Amino acid sequence: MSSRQRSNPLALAVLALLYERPMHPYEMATTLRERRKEDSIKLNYGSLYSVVQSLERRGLIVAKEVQRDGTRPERTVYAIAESGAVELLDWLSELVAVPGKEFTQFEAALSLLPCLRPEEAVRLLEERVSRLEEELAAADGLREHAFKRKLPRLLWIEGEYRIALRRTELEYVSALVREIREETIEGMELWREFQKQ
Amino acid sequence: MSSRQRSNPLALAVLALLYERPMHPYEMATTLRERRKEDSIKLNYGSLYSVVQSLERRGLIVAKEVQRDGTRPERTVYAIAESGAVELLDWLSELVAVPGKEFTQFEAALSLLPCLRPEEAVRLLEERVSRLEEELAAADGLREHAFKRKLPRLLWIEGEYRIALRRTELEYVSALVREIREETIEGMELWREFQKQ
DNA sequence: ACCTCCTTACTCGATTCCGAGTATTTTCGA
DNA sequence: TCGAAAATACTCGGAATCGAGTAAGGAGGT
Repeated sequence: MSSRQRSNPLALAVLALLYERPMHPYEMATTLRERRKEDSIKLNYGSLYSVVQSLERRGLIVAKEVQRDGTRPERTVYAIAESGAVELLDWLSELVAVPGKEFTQFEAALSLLPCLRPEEAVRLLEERVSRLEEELAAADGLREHAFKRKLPRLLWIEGEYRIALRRTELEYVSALVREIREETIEGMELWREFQKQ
Repeated sequence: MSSRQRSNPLALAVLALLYERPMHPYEMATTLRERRKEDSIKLNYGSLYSVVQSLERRGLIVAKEVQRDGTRPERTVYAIAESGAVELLDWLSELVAVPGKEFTQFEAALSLLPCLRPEEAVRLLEERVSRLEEELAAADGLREHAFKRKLPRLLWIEGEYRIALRRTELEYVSALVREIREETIEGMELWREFQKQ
């Protein structure tokens, strides 16, 4: 049950916000945007209201009051319940302590690489390399910006982590390109053969 | 349209299989299992039949014949259509050439780390470190196994890539633990303050 | 006074997803 | 040779998802 429930990280983000203070859904959305959480958490604001509803159904959050501002739609302010705080800390703890399987698109693509012609694969991988280089350069700019705005590192670790991974990816892909180019990668005959059909 | 369509990697895997030769759905499932694609591609065999149906609706694959074996259920053999081959190569090319945003659970967790008490965070991160060490040790074992079975490296690159990322993660988390322990990470006061409420 | 665009604050329905279930057949030990 | 377990080959319903849409209010220009 909870494995399915815990699949949507928007629910985690909502619990984390309400752990700070009560809010209505629209405020959650703007706060998440302000803090640029979309960069590190997979959020789809279209599902915010249904996620909040489902958290309420499960008793993890409770509707506290209904505000009304002129003829604007009502805004329901939610607060976290005790069970919600427990769920948040438990969920977060698990995410931190247990390295789960993370599926990246690129890993999937690598595992299907033989579908492409070797020359094509090299071309595309090289394109990836240069895009990664651009991304890393842009990230350096962002880091400097964060430094100037005196954003403490604690609030930037997720970005650091992402950059570290990207750098590793860049190195890995560069090495791979070289090996395919020089045909030193083991299995090259197999690849050509597979391409013939 | 295609962005939604291209969200399920099982569809990509199906196209890749049919690019080799025609198959019926159950054979796709067994072939994918044999090749351990679940390790590198996020597959849910429960959605296989609906994914195949949707590919057929879109004209990317076509039903070729219906086999029957005694009283067993019918098995429809599908083949890839030309448009399907185009879609496969195009999709795969994009995945290879364009580094898309990949959301990992751990990155989300890092961005919410201040919800946990610093001491608790250290404990959990250390647990992660030791689990990552175990995983990497096990992966070494697997690699040796693959070497003995003479699996050419070409068919193992996705695993190599994943291991490279995990190694970087291990290093990053180890460094982070040290910094939190020694309280040298910038923003420690903020963290304690946030915890007080 | 009017028009237009932007922001606010949601809503909705068509798809997609997924875990659990099912019914038959084969294998294999005792 | 019998029964239990495993494998085969799907099926299904309810929940989740997501992009696109919407309607009202306010800001700014002419």
